[in-house]
Amino acid sequence: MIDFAGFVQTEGQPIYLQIMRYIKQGLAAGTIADGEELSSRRALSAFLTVNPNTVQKAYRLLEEEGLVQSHAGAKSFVCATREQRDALRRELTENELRGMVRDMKRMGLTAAEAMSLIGKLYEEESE
Amino acid sequence: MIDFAGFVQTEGQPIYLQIMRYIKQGLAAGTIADGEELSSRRALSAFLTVNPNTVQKAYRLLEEEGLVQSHAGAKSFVCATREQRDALRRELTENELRGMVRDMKRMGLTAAEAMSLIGKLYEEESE
DNA sequence: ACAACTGTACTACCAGAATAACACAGTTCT
DNA sequence: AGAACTGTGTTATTCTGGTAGTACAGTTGT
Repeated sequence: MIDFAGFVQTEGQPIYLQIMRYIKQGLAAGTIADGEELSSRRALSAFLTVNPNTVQKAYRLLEEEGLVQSHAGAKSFVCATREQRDALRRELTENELRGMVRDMKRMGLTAAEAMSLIGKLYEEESE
Repeated sequence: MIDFAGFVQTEGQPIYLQIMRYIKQGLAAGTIADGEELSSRRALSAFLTVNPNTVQKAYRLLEEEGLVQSHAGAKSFVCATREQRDALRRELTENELRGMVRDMKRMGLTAAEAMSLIGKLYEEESE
């Protein structure tokens, strides 16, 4: 069963996209195994205190991308080939880091300064 | 006059927030000088192909934060003390990097791997 | 068979983001 | 004074995200 304990809801981005990203990150990192069970729409929505429709939207879009399998009445499961995982990992890291680097450069931070800060934050948040 | 040539409109976040962030980043980096002139609402909205009301919202909120001065009929200017700039720089870098580090850790990237990628992207986007 | 789950679908409603089209008043420059 | 800008305010409309509630059909376990 996929664990959503580490899920942090942030502002400025739709919740259904955050749920999708959380699952994709787990797949890319390998913390979510192929064929692992997904919480039901109702259970996850209650845990995250969001509307069932919001979770349903995330699951439906993931299914359209071929990362989730659902059958009416039965539980839902993730499914991802090795190739899909690798593609996700590349895509997610690249996208996020590229945007971040653009912002850091605009803020006048050098690569060295950025790396130093990141190193500190890596240690800081290791609790 | 503040240059918006480097402005990149992305999805998932309101445009007025992106405009605000762009100006804040410039202030934090020092690429925007104190007292520098802002493009008029109409001119900037035309350049970004968005609605004048969207730009107005960004400018109005920035004025409420004390970073912009506007007088009816006259041009608008940015204003920021040394303290405000420093606070912005800390706030913007911290916030962005903290979220990024959380995601990278969740993706299973070590600090070293993240730094290596960032170094590469820094070189890559230096055109 | 029955109860308790599951996914799926639908309608209605509300808030915010963004667009569109104005109107009005103050400033600046010639 | 007049033209051309400027900021400001208003109203209406559209779209999306999210909530709320309900209904129905398939699956599972007892």
